[in-house]
Amino acid sequence: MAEPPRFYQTTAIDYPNSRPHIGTAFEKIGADVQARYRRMEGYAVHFLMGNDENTIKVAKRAAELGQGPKTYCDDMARQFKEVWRALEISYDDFIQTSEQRHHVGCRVFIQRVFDNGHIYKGTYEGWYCEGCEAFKTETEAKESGGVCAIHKAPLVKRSEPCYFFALSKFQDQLLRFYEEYPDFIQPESRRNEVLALVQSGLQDVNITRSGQEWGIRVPFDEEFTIYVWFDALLNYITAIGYGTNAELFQRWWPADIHFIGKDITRFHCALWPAMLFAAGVEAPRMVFGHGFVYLKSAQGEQQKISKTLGNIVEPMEIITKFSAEAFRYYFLRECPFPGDGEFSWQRFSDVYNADLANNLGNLYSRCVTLITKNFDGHLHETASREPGVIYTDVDIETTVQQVQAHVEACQYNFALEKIWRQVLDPANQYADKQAPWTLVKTDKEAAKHVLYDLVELLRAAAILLKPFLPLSAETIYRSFNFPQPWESVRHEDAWVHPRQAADLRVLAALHDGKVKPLFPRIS
RNA sequence: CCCGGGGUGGAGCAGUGGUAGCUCGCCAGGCUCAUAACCUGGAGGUCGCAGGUUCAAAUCCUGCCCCCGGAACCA
Repeated sequence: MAEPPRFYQTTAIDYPNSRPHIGTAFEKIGADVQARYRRMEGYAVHFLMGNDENTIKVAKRAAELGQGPKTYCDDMARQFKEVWRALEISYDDFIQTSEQRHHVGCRVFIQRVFDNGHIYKGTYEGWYCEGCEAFKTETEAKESGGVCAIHKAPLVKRSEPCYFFALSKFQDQLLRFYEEYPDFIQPESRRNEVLALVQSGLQDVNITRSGQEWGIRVPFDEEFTIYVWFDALLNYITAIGYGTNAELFQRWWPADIHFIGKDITRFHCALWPAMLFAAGVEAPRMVFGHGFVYLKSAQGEQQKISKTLGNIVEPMEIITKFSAEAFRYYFLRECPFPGDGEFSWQRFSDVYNADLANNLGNLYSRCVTLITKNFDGHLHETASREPGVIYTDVDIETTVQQVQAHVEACQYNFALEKIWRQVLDPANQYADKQAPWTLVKTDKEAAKHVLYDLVELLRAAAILLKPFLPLSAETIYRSFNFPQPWESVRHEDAWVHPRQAADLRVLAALHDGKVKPLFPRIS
């Protein structure tokens, strides 16, 4: 057997100074679908997530709570992972940038860049707040009118020694790189943005801070710590052993996709490849900048998710009221991954009831019940039977190919739309047209075949939905005695019908002759 | 001022030259297996505005109006 193709994907690491909200969850869900899809299709997948911990804000927040920064970070990481697990995010590794492996790798990396002559000592000048003990960005200073927004104290111009990364030297190399790998920046619309930025000229960036306890020390000048952006991006390679485990690093790098929010595209598309060039490491294959989730108020106003507005919707709130599967479905179906989307509780219940409860869930219920009531859950003499409907009314093969193409392009909303319009709707229509509940009284044999075909469509739907709704898809699939094990189904299996050795049977657990609704309606 | 995205029936969206489509909602009918779910039909749009190109434009060109983002450390 040939070695399976490998697939290394990452998401942006999050600041642990507040709990994850639906926006951060959106990114993880989108990435998770890709990971699950690739695993299904036979790739050896490595899916990395993590938290970005080496910031002053984190150290300050910890101090406020009277905790050590490491204790604080570990506890936040635990909370993040709890949410991700609840959302069925199938990450393989979770890195905290306060970990040893990251510190060691970072120091190796920055030393290499320094040795290669791309780091030099200079002076950083900026607006400084004594209270925060931190520099403010130019924009922050301007917005607050030269006064610290937190301390209301005037900002002072302050300069301090620091090290710069010679980003400007890489302008031409970056432009050549974009030309050689036109797919590097996804979606396409972000490409011009980055091109324009790089073409307009890049400034060298300050990559160190001084006078801080918390953070990673610069190996060639231990007074300094590595500034957060230079350190954060490196998580993608330190997690897979850069500087600590050459063999592991060899196995996974370069990354196939970095999933990130559209706001940090520039760091990933310009700074990051330049850093790698400087260290003599290969650049990643693709950066995917997904859109944002906005909140829609009851008055119909669109709002940015923000702590200060106090409008954060916690993922757990939705999971508790509905389910993790419903959460996943809503964002994957309603918010185009490459573009922006909106969340409102009203919209959420509408979509939930229409697509999950009334359509998918109800189809499942009626099929199972019909077979149970009329055939005792056993369709005799259906072993090795070719289904009829999938070759006539519904072209599953085309649908599967379209769905796959959409998933690979991270167009999850289109993929789901195809499944609903081309598999589930036709199934409900077929049921209505054939009316097996009536047919069973006059021609039991014919009714049996109709049900057999309906189940065949449910089987196809379950396979197609596996990356999106892992638990519900499994429940549907395991409600029948399909020959292929659920663990190893591929998309191709959805249209290449396996000859059943045994008659089709219902295996779902029943209570008073009924199945438990997959998605109970919410009124 | 600049850059990007967008303005399509009540709401949310698809649609880059050839009879304007989908989901939700609404109205009427059917069915009754199913989670009062399902199916069929209907009403409802001068596709932001004004010009232009073309046999033909939501779709291409020009100008204008409006909305939403962005401009370096914020997913």
